[in-house]
Amino acid sequence: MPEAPHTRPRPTIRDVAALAGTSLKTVSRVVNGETGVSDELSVRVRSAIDRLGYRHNLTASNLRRSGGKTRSVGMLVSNVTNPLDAAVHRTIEEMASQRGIAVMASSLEENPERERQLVEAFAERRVDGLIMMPASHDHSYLIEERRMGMSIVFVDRPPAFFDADAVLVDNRRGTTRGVRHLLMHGHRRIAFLGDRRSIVTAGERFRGFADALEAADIPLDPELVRQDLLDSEHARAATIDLLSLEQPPTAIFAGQNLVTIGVVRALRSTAKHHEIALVGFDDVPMGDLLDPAITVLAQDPTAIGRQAATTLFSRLDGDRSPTQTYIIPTTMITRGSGEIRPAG
Amino acid sequence: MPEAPHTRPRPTIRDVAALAGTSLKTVSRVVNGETGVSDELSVRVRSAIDRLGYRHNLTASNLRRSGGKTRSVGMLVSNVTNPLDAAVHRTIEEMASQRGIAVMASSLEENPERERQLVEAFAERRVDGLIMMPASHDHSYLIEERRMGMSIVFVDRPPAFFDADAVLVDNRRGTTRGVRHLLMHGHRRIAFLGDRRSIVTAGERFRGFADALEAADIPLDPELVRQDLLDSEHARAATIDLLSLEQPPTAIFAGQNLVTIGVVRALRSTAKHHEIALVGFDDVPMGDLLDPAITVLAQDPTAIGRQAATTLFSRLDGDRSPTQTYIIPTTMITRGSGEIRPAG
DNA sequence: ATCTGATCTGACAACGTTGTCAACATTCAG
DNA sequence: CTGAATGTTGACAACGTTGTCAGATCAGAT
Repeated sequence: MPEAPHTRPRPTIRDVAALAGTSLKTVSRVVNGETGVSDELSVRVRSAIDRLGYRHNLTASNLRRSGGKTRSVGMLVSNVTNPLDAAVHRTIEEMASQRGIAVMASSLEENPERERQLVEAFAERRVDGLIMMPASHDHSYLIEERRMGMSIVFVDRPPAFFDADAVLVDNRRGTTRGVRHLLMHGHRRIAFLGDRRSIVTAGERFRGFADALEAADIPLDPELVRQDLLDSEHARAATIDLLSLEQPPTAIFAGQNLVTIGVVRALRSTAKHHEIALVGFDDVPMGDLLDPAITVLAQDPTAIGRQAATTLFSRLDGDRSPTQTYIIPTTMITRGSGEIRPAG
Repeated sequence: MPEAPHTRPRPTIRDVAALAGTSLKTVSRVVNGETGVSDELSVRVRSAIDRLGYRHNLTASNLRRSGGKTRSVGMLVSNVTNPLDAAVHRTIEEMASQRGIAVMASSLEENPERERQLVEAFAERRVDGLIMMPASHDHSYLIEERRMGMSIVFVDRPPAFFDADAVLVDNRRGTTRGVRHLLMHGHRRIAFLGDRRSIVTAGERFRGFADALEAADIPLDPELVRQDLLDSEHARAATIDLLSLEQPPTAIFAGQNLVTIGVVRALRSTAKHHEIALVGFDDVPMGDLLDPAITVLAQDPTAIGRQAATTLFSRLDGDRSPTQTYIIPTTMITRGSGEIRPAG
């Protein structure tokens, strides 16, 4: 018999009470581990629970309980195809699970409208808090949500027109550092490949790139800048295009992990991977095993996730102190690709 | 003002009714898009909703609604550190989100006790369904859950002592195929590195390995078999050990992606990566960009996730047909590492 | 025997919503 | 002008649980 033809309804606290020969309230007390129930009765209730296969109904319980806390939080991830997001999600899920809090996750695909829809969906489910990597550029609509008790923490990208805790990464200075690294190895023609400019962090990384060039008195050649790359494939194509320039770059800064992967593919396919230097923002899976291994500015998704979860939970616990912004530092991991010197 | 000091309670349907000068039921009708409310009143209600920032309370709604469906499903993932699991999760989340169903995910870390705890936690939240990559070896405890209306789909590993839909991979024959590939390239000393034997799929893959050797009339040399490798690092160490044998293997079959990564590290560090052949089960991120690129039996996480979600949703929609097991085929991707021939 | 206080127990309303059903208003046929 | 049919509307109970509070029981003190 597969899907049992006769599903019977879940027993309720009332059924348990009837079987144990006591009242609703007493069963409730036992279920919630409250004191003030005699041992004898408590045993009787517990055995009735076992016999019926009763499961406490958290939905109903939350409805009645003061504050209406649901012990669940929502998570909005910017882009599922990015391993970084997945890693942050994992950490948060793990920490939440330790506290008996459920995490519902959804991904935005960089779509601002989806962001609002999903926030609404989570609000309807009455999540206690929200961890979001936003796609939109105006978060004032969250003011209402927060006033009604929802705690909100931003991750990776800052809130706009809205004051909230945020866990961010030092995109601009991190990038500057990476580009300086290339400059120090003798490069003067450095290309920048970046994600959509509509993404705040992508913009910051480009600014960090410009900062580094300016500090080195190198004019920014617009021909060497390719932005709005949506994925690896676009990055690959853009790289191929760069390489066919009359004066191709001798080094490339890739502003995001998926972009880095596209660049690596392009360099490989043109057999230039040992000639052209490459530094990428975000670590790349197996980056240490490639040839050359990839030099990157690595984010620390575990630290990011941990900070986000810690911050959210302390808000849930009633912390009312002013909002804070946490900057999680990036680490430069030099592995080879960034240390290639220009030919000649 | 950060966290607004005065949070006001969420408005209820009752507040909306009062403001619109109508009854609870009418507001409920408008909120649910039911027919039979005059345009004029409907407009009034909607404007009251906007004015108050009212959000429908799905928790309360589900409690009352027949069947008590929560439009949420739980997902138990076997091991968060595995990119395959993450990919399956993504696909499922995406499909669920299209249907307005929330996905709560938790990971088991291969811990059977955790499995039961998490199933209970999900049951208390009254999820409509469960998608699980199980860690335990006895799922009879789920009989009760299903009788009470929870639909359950197994993924990656089959249910035991319990009849349920399952979406699996052809581990045994896939492995046989991979090992035969090595045999065809002239290898006779082939090592097998595998995950914990307590994991069903790991056992099947080993059996597939044995099948291939037997068919080729090659005795299975226990010295060349290393199992119960918990992660990349264990796999790396085991490989180093294998290489130091008097008669080291000329080829390696890695029974899982994390194992494959460990093997690659070991081969690299001993500079044997161009001498010793390698075929891995599961695709490896960037596997095409390594040197040599890695030959693998790739699973299709998107197809797996899609099948699991489709199956679960059709059960949620009332499909009562006998349970089915779906086998998602693996694809062999030959990239180089598996085509290396033995020296001499 | 009565009282006090502590301990245990249960009746009842409430959480925010929706199903049921009856009441009312309007329209149209006869 | 009546009656039936149709379309709107709202009162009320119910979903499964917990907070409140009052009642019952009992040991020990008077």
